Amino acid sequence: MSWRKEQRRAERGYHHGNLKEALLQAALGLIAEKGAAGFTFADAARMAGVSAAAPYRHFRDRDELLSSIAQRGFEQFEARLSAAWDDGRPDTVTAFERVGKAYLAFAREEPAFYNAMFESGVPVDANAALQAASERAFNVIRAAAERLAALTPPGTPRPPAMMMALHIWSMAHGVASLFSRGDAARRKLPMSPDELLEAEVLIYLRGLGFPIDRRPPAKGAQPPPVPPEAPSGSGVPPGGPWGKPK
Amino acid sequence: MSWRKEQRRAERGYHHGNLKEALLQAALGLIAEKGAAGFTFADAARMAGVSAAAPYRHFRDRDELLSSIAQRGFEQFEARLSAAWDDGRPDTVTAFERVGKAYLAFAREEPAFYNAMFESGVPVDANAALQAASERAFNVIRAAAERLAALTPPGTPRPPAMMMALHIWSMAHGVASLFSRGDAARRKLPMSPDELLEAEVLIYLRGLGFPIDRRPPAKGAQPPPVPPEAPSGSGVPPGGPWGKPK
DNA sequence: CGGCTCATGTAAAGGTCGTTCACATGAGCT
DNA sequence: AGCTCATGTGAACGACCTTTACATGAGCCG
Repeated sequence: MSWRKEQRRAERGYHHGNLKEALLQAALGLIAEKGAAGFTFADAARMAGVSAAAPYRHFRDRDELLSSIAQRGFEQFEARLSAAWDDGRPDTVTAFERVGKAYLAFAREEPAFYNAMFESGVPVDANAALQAASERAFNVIRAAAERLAALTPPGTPRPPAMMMALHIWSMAHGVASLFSRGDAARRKLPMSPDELLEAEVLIYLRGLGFPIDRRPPAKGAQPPPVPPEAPSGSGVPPGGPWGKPK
Repeated sequence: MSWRKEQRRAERGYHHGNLKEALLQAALGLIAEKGAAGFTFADAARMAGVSAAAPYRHFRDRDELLSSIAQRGFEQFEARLSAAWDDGRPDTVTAFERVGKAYLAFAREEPAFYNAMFESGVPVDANAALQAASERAFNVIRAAAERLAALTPPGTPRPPAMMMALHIWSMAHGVASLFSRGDAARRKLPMSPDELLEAEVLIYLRGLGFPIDRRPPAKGAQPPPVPPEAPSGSGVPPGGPWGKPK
Protein backbone atom coordinates (compact mmCIF):
# COMPACT_ATOMS: atom_id res chain seq x y z
CA MET A 1 0.00 0.00 0.00
CA SER A 2 2.97 2.23 0.40
CA TRP A 3 3.94 2.24 -3.26
CA ARG A 4 0.95 4.50 -3.76
CA LYS A 5 2.45 7.23 -1.69
CA GLU A 6 5.85 6.73 -3.25
CA GLN A 7 4.34 7.05 -6.66
CA ARG A 8 2.57 10.23 -5.73
CA ARG A 9 5.83 11.56 -4.47
CA ALA A 10 7.53 10.59 -7.68
CA GLU A 11 4.85 12.24 -9.74
CA ARG A 12 4.86 15.53 -8.05
CA GLY A 13 8.07 15.74 -6.07
CA TYR A 14 8.49 16.65 -2.48
CA HIS A 15 6.54 19.83 -2.83
CA HIS A 16 2.99 19.69 -3.95
CA GLY A 17 2.93 23.07 -5.59
CA ASN A 18 -0.70 23.88 -5.08
CA LEU A 19 -1.69 22.15 -1.92
CA LYS A 20 -4.02 24.77 -0.57
CA GLU A 21 -6.21 24.63 -3.61
CA ALA A 22 -6.02 20.85 -3.75
CA LEU A 23 -7.13 20.62 -0.14
CA LEU A 24 -10.07 22.90 -0.73
CA GLN A 25 -11.17 20.82 -3.69
CA ALA A 26 -10.72 17.57 -1.83
CA ALA A 27 -12.67 18.87 1.13
CA LEU A 28 -15.43 20.03 -1.15
CA GLY A 29 -15.77 16.56 -2.58
CA LEU A 30 -15.70 14.91 0.80
CA ILE A 31 -18.30 17.25 2.24
CA ALA A 32 -20.55 16.62 -0.72
CA GLU A 33 -20.26 12.92 -0.03
CA LYS A 34 -20.45 12.67 3.71
CA GLY A 35 -21.48 16.06 5.00
CA ALA A 36 -19.44 18.59 6.86
CA ALA A 37 -19.62 16.53 10.03
CA GLY A 38 -18.26 13.44 8.36
CA PHE A 39 -15.46 15.20 6.57
CA THR A 40 -12.03 14.73 8.08
CA PHE A 41 -8.87 16.70 7.76
CA ALA A 42 -6.90 13.52 7.40
CA ASP A 43 -9.00 12.37 4.48
CA ALA A 44 -8.48 15.60 2.64
CA ALA A 45 -4.74 15.26 3.12
CA ARG A 46 -4.80 11.67 1.91
CA MET A 47 -6.78 12.66 -1.13
CA ALA A 48 -4.26 15.34 -1.97
CA GLY A 49 -1.47 12.82 -1.55
CA VAL A 50 0.28 14.48 1.36
CA SER A 51 0.88 13.59 4.97
CA ALA A 52 -1.66 14.38 7.65
CA ALA A 53 0.43 17.24 8.97
CA ALA A 54 0.83 19.07 5.69
CA PRO A 55 -2.53 20.85 5.76
CA TYR A 56 -1.44 22.72 8.85
CA ARG A 57 0.92 24.73 6.69
CA HIS A 58 -2.10 26.22 4.97
CA PHE A 59 -4.91 26.22 7.53
CA ARG A 60 -4.68 26.87 11.23
CA ASP A 61 -6.97 23.92 11.85
CA ARG A 62 -9.89 22.00 10.44
CA ASP A 63 -12.32 24.77 11.24
CA GLU A 64 -10.39 27.27 9.24
CA LEU A 65 -10.55 25.05 6.19
CA LEU A 66 -14.27 24.73 6.72
CA SER A 67 -14.82 28.43 7.03
CA SER A 68 -12.70 29.03 3.94
CA ILE A 69 -15.05 26.80 2.06
CA ALA A 70 -18.05 28.55 3.52
CA GLN A 71 -16.59 31.84 2.40
CA ARG A 72 -16.06 30.66 -1.14
CA GLY A 73 -19.56 29.30 -1.05
CA PHE A 74 -21.00 32.67 -0.17
CA GLU A 75 -19.03 34.25 -2.97
CA GLN A 76 -20.36 31.82 -5.55
CA PHE A 77 -23.78 32.12 -3.99
CA GLU A 78 -23.70 35.87 -4.42
CA ALA A 79 -22.61 35.50 -8.01
CA ARG A 80 -25.48 33.17 -8.81
CA LEU A 81 -28.09 35.23 -7.04
CA SER A 82 -26.81 38.34 -8.75
CA ALA A 83 -26.96 36.69 -12.13
CA ALA A 84 -30.48 35.49 -11.43
CA TRP A 85 -31.58 38.91 -10.30
CA ASP A 86 -30.07 40.49 -13.40
CA ASP A 87 -30.86 43.89 -12.04
CA GLY A 88 -34.55 43.23 -12.13
CA ARG A 89 -34.94 42.39 -15.79
CA PRO A 90 -37.28 41.90 -17.52
CA ASP A 91 -39.54 42.92 -14.68
CA THR A 92 -39.08 43.01 -10.95
CA VAL A 93 -41.43 40.21 -9.99
CA THR A 94 -40.13 37.81 -12.59
CA ALA A 95 -36.55 38.52 -11.63
CA PHE A 96 -37.45 38.10 -7.98
CA GLU A 97 -38.89 34.71 -8.68
CA ARG A 98 -35.74 33.79 -10.50
CA VAL A 99 -33.70 34.63 -7.45
CA GLY A 100 -35.77 32.22 -5.40
CA LYS A 101 -35.18 29.49 -7.95
CA ALA A 102 -31.49 30.26 -8.01
CA TYR A 103 -31.40 29.89 -4.25
CA LEU A 104 -32.82 26.40 -4.42
CA ALA A 105 -30.72 25.51 -7.41
CA PHE A 106 -27.61 26.45 -5.53
CA ALA A 107 -28.65 24.40 -2.52
CA ARG A 108 -29.30 21.46 -4.79
CA GLU A 109 -26.35 21.73 -7.11
CA GLU A 110 -23.73 22.76 -4.60
CA PRO A 111 -24.60 20.69 -1.57
CA ALA A 112 -21.07 20.89 -0.25
CA PHE A 113 -21.01 24.66 -0.26
CA TYR A 114 -24.49 24.92 1.12
CA ASN A 115 -23.60 22.51 3.87
CA ALA A 116 -20.48 24.40 4.82
CA MET A 117 -22.33 27.69 4.71
CA PHE A 118 -25.43 26.84 6.69
CA GLU A 119 -25.19 23.44 8.28
CA SER A 120 -21.64 22.92 9.36
CA GLY A 121 -21.81 24.80 12.60
CA VAL A 122 -19.27 27.33 11.38
CA PRO A 123 -20.29 30.59 13.02
CA VAL A 124 -20.90 33.38 10.53
CA ASP A 125 -18.60 35.63 12.45
CA ALA A 126 -15.77 33.15 12.68
CA ASN A 127 -13.92 35.25 10.21
CA ALA A 128 -14.30 38.82 9.01
CA ALA A 129 -14.00 37.79 5.37
CA LEU A 130 -16.63 35.12 5.85
CA GLN A 131 -19.01 37.52 7.46
CA ALA A 132 -18.47 40.05 4.69
CA ALA A 133 -19.08 37.44 2.00
CA SER A 134 -22.24 36.33 3.75
CA GLU A 135 -23.48 39.88 3.92
CA ARG A 136 -22.74 40.55 0.29
CA ALA A 137 -24.81 37.54 -0.67
CA PHE A 138 -27.68 38.63 1.50
CA ASN A 139 -27.46 42.10 0.06
CA VAL A 140 -28.48 40.75 -3.32
CA ILE A 141 -31.75 39.60 -1.81
CA ARG A 142 -32.00 42.83 0.10
CA ALA A 143 -31.48 44.96 -2.99
CA ALA A 144 -34.08 42.97 -4.87
CA ALA A 145 -36.51 43.38 -2.01
CA GLU A 146 -35.81 47.08 -2.05
CA ARG A 147 -36.85 47.35 -5.66
CA LEU A 148 -39.85 45.21 -5.07
CA ALA A 149 -40.93 47.27 -2.09
CA ALA A 150 -40.74 50.39 -4.18
CA LEU A 151 -43.29 48.84 -6.51
CA THR A 152 -46.05 48.37 -3.98
CA PRO A 153 -49.29 49.36 -5.60
CA PRO A 154 -50.67 52.69 -4.55
CA GLY A 155 -52.98 52.52 -1.61
CA THR A 156 -51.05 49.67 -0.08
CA PRO A 157 -48.72 50.20 2.83
CA ARG A 158 -45.13 49.77 1.84
CA PRO A 159 -43.32 47.03 3.74
CA PRO A 160 -39.75 47.57 4.87
CA ALA A 161 -37.44 46.03 2.32
CA MET A 162 -35.22 44.55 5.00
CA MET A 163 -38.10 42.65 6.46
CA MET A 164 -39.16 41.38 3.06
CA ALA A 165 -35.64 40.23 2.38
CA LEU A 166 -35.49 38.35 5.65
CA HIS A 167 -38.82 36.76 4.93
CA ILE A 168 -37.79 35.60 1.52
CA TRP A 169 -34.51 34.31 2.84
CA SER A 170 -36.22 32.36 5.57
CA MET A 171 -38.63 30.79 3.09
CA ALA A 172 -35.88 29.80 0.71
CA HIS A 173 -33.68 28.47 3.46
CA GLY A 174 -36.56 26.66 5.12
CA VAL A 175 -37.58 24.90 1.93
CA ALA A 176 -34.01 24.08 0.99
CA SER A 177 -33.14 22.84 4.42
CA LEU A 178 -36.25 20.78 5.00
CA PHE A 179 -37.12 19.42 1.60
CA SER A 180 -34.44 19.97 -0.89
CA ARG A 181 -31.29 18.34 0.33
CA GLY A 182 -29.81 15.06 1.35
CA ASP A 183 -31.88 12.96 3.63
CA ALA A 184 -34.30 15.82 4.20
CA ALA A 185 -35.43 15.27 0.65
CA ARG A 186 -36.72 11.88 1.70
CA ARG A 187 -39.80 13.48 3.15
CA LYS A 188 -42.60 12.81 0.80
CA LEU A 189 -44.01 15.87 -0.83
CA PRO A 190 -47.01 16.59 -3.01
CA MET A 191 -44.89 18.90 -5.16
CA SER A 192 -41.29 19.71 -5.92
CA PRO A 193 -39.35 22.03 -3.64
CA ASP A 194 -39.13 24.51 -6.47
CA GLU A 195 -42.85 24.61 -6.92
CA LEU A 196 -43.34 24.75 -3.20
CA LEU A 197 -41.12 27.76 -2.82
CA GLU A 198 -42.52 29.49 -5.84
CA ALA A 199 -46.07 29.18 -4.59
CA GLU A 200 -45.00 30.32 -1.16
CA VAL A 201 -43.32 33.43 -2.45
CA LEU A 202 -46.19 34.28 -4.76
CA ILE A 203 -48.73 33.99 -1.99
CA TYR A 204 -46.53 36.09 0.22
CA LEU A 205 -46.17 38.78 -2.42
CA ARG A 206 -49.86 38.84 -2.98
CA GLY A 207 -50.28 39.29 0.76
CA LEU A 208 -48.24 42.42 0.35
CA GLY A 209 -50.62 43.68 -2.25
CA PHE A 210 -48.77 42.77 -5.41
CA PRO A 211 -51.02 41.81 -8.25
CA ILE A 212 -49.78 38.32 -8.89
CA ASP A 213 -51.52 36.33 -11.52
CA ARG A 214 -51.71 32.57 -11.51
CA ARG A 215 -48.62 31.09 -12.97
CA PRO A 216 -47.04 28.17 -11.21
CA PRO A 217 -43.89 26.80 -12.75
CA ALA A 218 -45.65 26.31 -16.03
CA LYS A 219 -43.90 27.29 -19.19
CA GLY A 220 -46.96 27.35 -21.38
CA ALA A 221 -46.49 30.83 -22.68
CA GLN A 222 -49.23 33.04 -21.38
CA PRO A 223 -49.22 36.72 -21.95
CA PRO A 224 -46.18 38.43 -20.47
CA PRO A 225 -46.53 37.48 -16.83
CA VAL A 226 -46.44 40.95 -15.43
CA PRO A 227 -46.51 43.86 -17.81
CA PRO A 228 -43.35 45.86 -17.21
CA GLU A 229 -43.85 47.48 -13.84
CA ALA A 230 -47.36 48.56 -14.61
CA PRO A 231 -49.47 47.73 -11.60
CA SER A 232 -52.68 46.54 -13.10
CA GLY A 233 -55.58 47.73 -11.09
CA SER A 234 -56.92 44.22 -10.73
CA GLY A 235 -57.22 43.03 -7.21
CA VAL A 236 -56.64 39.39 -6.52
CA PRO A 237 -57.17 37.62 -9.77
CA PRO A 238 -58.84 34.25 -9.93
CA GLY A 239 -56.81 31.15 -9.83
CA GLY A 240 -53.80 31.60 -7.72
CA PRO A 241 -50.37 30.13 -7.47
CA TRP A 242 -51.75 26.71 -6.62
CA GLY A 243 -54.11 26.32 -9.52
CA LYS A 244 -57.83 26.31 -9.86
CA PRO A 245 -60.17 26.44 -6.92
CA LYS A 246 -61.97 23.30 -6.20
CA MET B 1 -8.20 11.26 39.77
CA SER B 2 -9.29 7.72 40.19
CA TRP B 3 -10.87 8.19 43.60
CA ARG B 4 -13.67 9.90 41.74
CA LYS B 5 -14.60 6.79 39.90
CA GLU B 6 -14.21 4.71 43.03
CA GLN B 7 -16.53 7.02 44.87
CA ARG B 8 -19.11 6.82 42.14
CA ARG B 9 -18.87 3.09 42.30
CA ALA B 10 -19.33 3.19 46.07
CA GLU B 11 -22.34 5.45 45.77
CA ARG B 12 -24.24 3.44 43.29
CA GLY B 13 -22.69 -0.01 43.21
CA TYR B 14 -21.55 -1.92 40.22
CA HIS B 15 -24.81 -1.50 38.43
CA HIS B 16 -26.04 1.93 37.64
CA GLY B 17 -29.70 1.11 37.75
CA ASN B 18 -30.94 3.63 35.25
CA LEU B 19 -28.12 4.16 32.84
CA LYS B 20 -30.14 4.54 29.69
CA GLU B 21 -32.07 7.47 31.07
CA ALA B 22 -28.95 8.97 32.61
CA LEU B 23 -27.18 8.82 29.27
CA LEU B 24 -30.03 10.51 27.48
CA GLN B 25 -30.07 13.30 30.01
CA ALA B 26 -26.32 13.70 29.92
CA ALA B 27 -26.33 13.79 26.14
CA LEU B 28 -29.09 16.37 26.16
CA GLY B 29 -27.01 18.63 28.35
CA LEU B 30 -23.90 18.15 26.29
CA ILE B 31 -25.70 18.84 23.02
CA ALA B 32 -27.18 21.98 24.48
CA GLU B 33 -23.69 23.11 25.39
CA LYS B 34 -21.63 22.14 22.43
CA GLY B 35 -24.02 21.13 19.69
CA ALA B 36 -24.71 17.68 18.32
CA ALA B 37 -21.42 17.68 16.45
CA GLY B 38 -19.39 18.42 19.54
CA PHE B 39 -21.13 15.91 21.73
CA THR B 40 -19.20 12.73 22.39
CA PHE B 41 -20.32 9.33 23.53
CA ALA B 42 -17.40 9.15 25.92
CA ASP B 43 -18.39 12.38 27.60
CA ALA B 44 -21.90 11.18 28.19
CA ALA B 45 -20.53 8.00 29.76
CA ARG B 46 -18.19 9.99 31.95
CA MET B 47 -20.99 12.24 33.05
CA ALA B 48 -23.06 9.24 34.02
CA GLY B 49 -20.12 7.84 35.92
CA VAL B 50 -19.65 4.69 33.90
CA SER B 51 -16.94 3.38 31.60
CA ALA B 52 -16.83 4.30 27.95
CA ALA B 53 -18.06 0.89 26.90
CA ALA B 54 -21.15 0.84 29.10
CA PRO B 55 -23.36 2.90 26.77
CA TYR B 56 -23.09 0.16 24.17
CA ARG B 57 -25.32 -1.99 26.36
CA HIS B 58 -28.12 0.49 25.71
CA PHE B 59 -27.44 2.00 22.30
CA ARG B 60 -26.03 0.32 19.24
CA ASP B 61 -23.77 3.30 18.68
CA ARG B 62 -23.54 7.03 19.03
CA ASP B 63 -25.98 7.61 16.21
CA GLU B 64 -28.65 5.57 17.88
CA LEU B 65 -28.39 7.68 20.99
CA LEU B 66 -28.70 10.76 18.83
CA SER B 67 -31.75 9.50 17.02
CA SER B 68 -33.34 8.50 20.32
CA ILE B 69 -32.97 12.06 21.43
CA ALA B 70 -34.36 13.33 18.15
CA GLN B 71 -37.33 11.06 18.61
CA ARG B 72 -38.04 12.32 22.11
CA GLY B 73 -37.63 15.81 20.75
CA PHE B 74 -40.32 15.24 18.15
CA GLU B 75 -42.61 13.86 20.82
CA GLN B 76 -42.22 16.89 23.03
CA PHE B 77 -42.45 19.08 19.96
CA GLU B 78 -45.76 17.54 19.04
CA ALA B 79 -47.03 18.02 22.57
CA ARG B 80 -46.15 21.69 22.57
CA LEU B 81 -47.56 22.35 19.13
CA SER B 82 -50.73 20.52 20.07
CA ALA B 83 -51.11 22.52 23.24
CA ALA B 84 -50.56 25.72 21.32
CA TRP B 85 -53.08 24.77 18.69
CA ASP B 86 -55.60 23.90 21.37
CA ASP B 87 -57.93 22.60 18.74
CA GLY B 88 -58.26 25.99 17.16
CA ARG B 89 -59.54 27.89 20.16
CA PRO B 90 -60.55 30.65 20.50
CA ASP B 91 -60.44 31.15 16.77
CA THR B 92 -58.54 29.44 14.02
CA VAL B 93 -56.29 32.29 13.03
CA THR B 94 -55.28 33.14 16.57
CA ALA B 95 -54.56 29.53 17.38
CA PHE B 96 -52.59 29.22 14.19
CA GLU B 97 -50.45 32.14 15.16
CA ARG B 98 -49.89 30.53 18.52
CA VAL B 99 -48.56 27.42 16.84
CA GLY B 100 -45.99 29.51 15.02
CA LYS B 101 -44.87 31.07 18.25
CA ALA B 102 -44.71 27.69 19.91
CA TYR B 103 -42.47 26.49 17.11
CA LEU B 104 -39.97 29.27 17.72
CA ALA B 105 -40.29 28.93 21.47
CA PHE B 106 -39.39 25.26 21.22
CA ALA B 107 -36.40 26.00 19.03
CA ARG B 108 -35.26 28.62 21.51
CA GLU B 109 -35.98 26.82 24.75
CA GLU B 110 -34.96 23.33 23.75
CA PRO B 111 -31.89 23.91 21.64
CA ALA B 112 -30.60 20.43 22.31
CA PHE B 113 -33.73 18.76 21.02
CA TYR B 114 -34.02 21.09 18.08
CA ASN B 115 -30.42 20.48 17.22
CA ALA B 116 -30.80 16.72 17.36
CA MET B 117 -34.01 16.87 15.36
CA PHE B 118 -32.99 19.17 12.54
CA GLU B 119 -29.30 19.92 12.59
CA SER B 120 -27.53 16.81 13.71
CA GLY B 121 -27.48 15.04 10.38
CA VAL B 122 -29.63 12.22 11.73
CA PRO B 123 -31.74 11.12 8.79
CA VAL B 124 -35.45 11.25 9.48
CA ASP B 125 -35.82 7.70 8.34
CA ALA B 126 -32.99 6.34 10.45
CA ASN B 127 -35.59 4.71 12.60
CA ALA B 128 -39.24 3.88 12.11
CA ALA B 129 -40.17 5.30 15.50
CA LEU B 130 -38.30 8.49 14.73
CA GLN B 131 -40.03 8.89 11.43
CA ALA B 132 -43.41 8.27 13.02
CA ALA B 133 -42.75 10.81 15.75
CA SER B 134 -41.66 13.34 13.17
CA GLU B 135 -44.82 12.78 11.17
CA ARG B 136 -47.04 13.11 14.19
CA ALA B 137 -45.50 16.47 14.95
CA PHE B 138 -45.98 17.64 11.40
CA ASN B 139 -49.54 16.43 11.47
CA VAL B 140 -50.35 19.00 14.10
CA ILE B 141 -49.40 21.71 11.66
CA ARG B 142 -51.18 19.86 8.91
CA ALA B 143 -54.38 19.56 10.88
CA ALA B 144 -54.27 23.22 11.75
CA ALA B 145 -53.72 24.08 8.11
CA GLU B 146 -56.66 21.92 7.23
CA ARG B 147 -58.96 23.87 9.47
CA LEU B 148 -57.56 27.10 8.21
CA ALA B 149 -58.02 26.09 4.61
CA ALA B 150 -61.64 25.26 5.32
CA LEU B 151 -62.12 28.84 6.42
CA THR B 152 -61.11 30.49 3.19
CA PRO B 153 -63.52 33.29 2.51
CA PRO B 154 -66.12 32.57 -0.11
CA GLY B 155 -65.09 33.56 -3.56
CA THR B 156 -61.49 32.77 -2.84
CA PRO B 157 -59.85 29.63 -4.17
CA ARG B 158 -59.10 27.13 -1.46
CA PRO B 159 -55.44 26.23 -1.16
CA PRO B 160 -54.46 22.63 -0.49
CA ALA B 161 -53.97 22.25 3.24
CA MET B 162 -50.88 20.13 2.78
CA MET B 163 -49.20 22.86 0.83
CA MET B 164 -50.10 25.45 3.42
CA ALA B 165 -48.71 23.26 6.15
CA LEU B 166 -45.46 22.84 4.28
CA HIS B 167 -45.24 26.56 3.72
CA ILE B 168 -45.78 27.35 7.34
CA TRP B 169 -43.30 24.73 8.40
CA SER B 170 -40.67 26.07 6.05
CA MET B 171 -41.17 29.61 7.32
CA ALA B 172 -40.92 28.57 10.93
CA HIS B 173 -37.93 26.38 10.33
CA GLY B 174 -36.25 29.00 8.19
CA VAL B 175 -36.62 31.70 10.79
CA ALA B 176 -35.60 29.42 13.63
CA SER B 177 -32.65 28.06 11.78
CA LEU B 178 -31.33 31.35 10.45
CA PHE B 179 -32.11 33.83 13.16
CA SER B 180 -33.22 32.22 16.32
CA ARG B 181 -30.50 29.93 17.50
CA GLY B 182 -26.92 29.79 18.54
CA ASP B 183 -24.50 31.65 16.39
CA ALA B 184 -27.14 32.21 13.74
CA ALA B 185 -28.74 34.60 16.19
CA ARG B 186 -25.68 36.78 15.85
CA ARG B 187 -26.98 38.15 12.59
CA LYS B 188 -28.27 41.57 13.29
CA LEU B 189 -31.98 41.95 12.81
CA PRO B 190 -34.35 44.87 12.76
CA MET B 191 -36.87 42.85 14.75
CA SER B 192 -37.10 39.75 16.91
CA PRO B 193 -37.44 36.34 15.29
CA ASP B 194 -40.89 36.04 16.81
CA GLU B 195 -42.04 39.25 15.24
CA LEU B 196 -40.40 38.33 11.99
CA LEU B 197 -42.21 35.03 11.77
CA GLU B 198 -45.49 36.48 12.88
CA ALA B 199 -45.41 39.15 10.21
CA GLU B 200 -44.38 36.58 7.63
CA VAL B 201 -47.25 34.27 8.42
CA LEU B 202 -49.78 37.07 8.50
CA ILE B 203 -48.70 38.38 5.14
CA TYR B 204 -48.84 34.86 3.77
CA LEU B 205 -52.32 34.29 5.14
CA ARG B 206 -53.48 37.53 3.67
CA GLY B 207 -52.06 36.40 0.37
CA LEU B 208 -54.41 33.46 0.64
CA GLY B 209 -57.35 35.76 1.02
CA PHE B 210 -57.81 35.65 4.76
CA PRO B 211 -59.14 38.88 6.10
CA ILE B 212 -56.23 39.66 8.34
CA ASP B 213 -56.50 43.07 9.81
CA ARG B 214 -53.29 44.99 9.85
CA ARG B 215 -52.41 44.27 13.47
CA PRO B 216 -51.20 40.88 14.51
CA PRO B 217 -51.54 39.84 18.11
CA ALA B 218 -53.21 42.93 19.46
CA LYS B 219 -56.14 42.56 21.77
CA GLY B 220 -58.58 45.19 20.59
CA ALA B 221 -60.59 42.86 18.47
CA GLN B 222 -62.29 43.98 15.32
CA PRO B 223 -64.32 41.65 13.16
CA PRO B 224 -62.75 38.41 14.35
CA PRO B 225 -63.19 37.88 18.04
CA VAL B 226 -59.87 37.81 19.79
CA PRO B 227 -60.78 37.89 23.43
CA PRO B 228 -58.35 37.38 26.20
CA GLU B 229 -55.16 36.34 24.55
CA ALA B 230 -52.02 37.22 26.42
CA PRO B 231 -50.59 40.22 24.62
CA SER B 232 -47.29 38.39 24.62
CA GLY B 233 -45.44 41.63 24.74
CA SER B 234 -45.22 41.84 21.02
CA GLY B 235 -43.43 44.96 20.04
CA VAL B 236 -45.21 45.16 16.77
CA PRO B 237 -46.70 48.61 16.63
CA PRO B 238 -50.08 49.30 15.13
CA GLY B 239 -50.22 49.73 11.43
CA GLY B 240 -49.86 46.18 10.24
CA PRO B 241 -47.14 43.59 10.52
CA TRP B 242 -44.60 45.99 9.13
CA GLY B 243 -45.69 49.30 10.56
CA LYS B 244 -47.01 52.33 8.84
CA PRO B 245 -46.50 52.95 5.16
CA LYS B 246 -44.01 55.58 4.51
C1' DC C 1 -31.35 -20.48 51.46
C1' DG C 2 -28.11 -21.71 47.58
C1' DG C 3 -27.04 -21.59 43.09
C1' DC C 4 -27.75 -20.31 38.11
C1' DT C 5 -28.36 -17.10 34.56
C1' DC C 6 -28.21 -13.18 32.08
C1' DA C 7 -28.49 -8.23 31.85
C1' DT C 8 -25.32 -4.88 32.87
C1' DG C 9 -20.81 -3.01 33.79
C1' DT C 10 -15.33 -3.00 33.28
C1' DA C 11 -10.70 -3.11 31.33
C1' DA C 12 -7.94 -3.49 27.49
C1' DA C 13 -6.97 -3.01 22.87
C1' DG C 14 -7.21 -1.55 17.83
C1' DG C 15 -8.24 1.95 14.67
C1' DT C 16 -9.01 6.87 13.34
C1' DC C 17 -8.57 11.83 14.14
C1' DG C 18 -6.73 16.35 15.25
C1' DT C 19 -2.75 18.58 16.45
C1' DT C 20 2.13 19.56 17.53
C1' DC C 21 7.08 19.24 17.06
C1' DA C 22 11.58 18.37 15.36
C1' DC C 23 13.49 17.55 11.18
C1' DA C 24 13.98 17.18 5.83
C1' DT C 25 13.66 19.15 1.26
C1' DG C 26 14.25 22.10 -2.41
C1' DA C 27 12.80 26.65 -4.96
C1' DG C 28 14.36 31.02 -5.45
C1' DC C 29 17.37 34.71 -4.33
C1' DT C 30 22.11 36.62 -3.72
C1' DA D 1 27.47 27.91 -4.97
C1' DG D 2 25.36 28.67 -0.87
C1' DC D 3 21.66 30.41 2.14
C1' DT D 4 17.05 30.75 3.66
C1' DC D 5 12.52 29.99 4.37
C1' DA D 6 8.18 28.12 2.87
C1' DT D 7 6.52 23.70 2.56
C1' DG D 8 6.22 18.73 3.47
C1' DT D 9 7.44 14.38 6.57
C1' DG D 10 7.30 11.14 10.45
C1' DA D 11 6.61 10.29 14.99
C1' DA D 12 4.15 11.04 18.97
C1' DC D 13 0.20 12.45 22.25
C1' DG D 14 -4.32 12.40 23.75
C1' DA D 15 -9.25 11.84 22.68
C1' DC D 16 -12.74 9.35 20.56
C1' DC D 17 -15.48 5.10 18.79
C1' DT D 18 -16.08 0.50 18.95
C1' DT D 19 -15.24 -4.51 19.94
C1' DT D 20 -13.94 -8.30 22.88
C1' DA D 21 -13.17 -11.02 26.84
C1' DC D 22 -14.12 -10.97 31.45
C1' DA D 23 -16.51 -9.46 36.11
C1' DT D 24 -20.55 -8.51 38.94
C1' DG D 25 -24.72 -9.04 41.08
C1' DA D 26 -30.12 -8.92 40.82
C1' DG D 27 -33.73 -11.93 40.28
C1' DC D 28 -35.57 -16.25 39.75
C1' DC D 29 -35.99 -21.30 40.53
C1' DG D 30 -35.71 -25.16 43.16
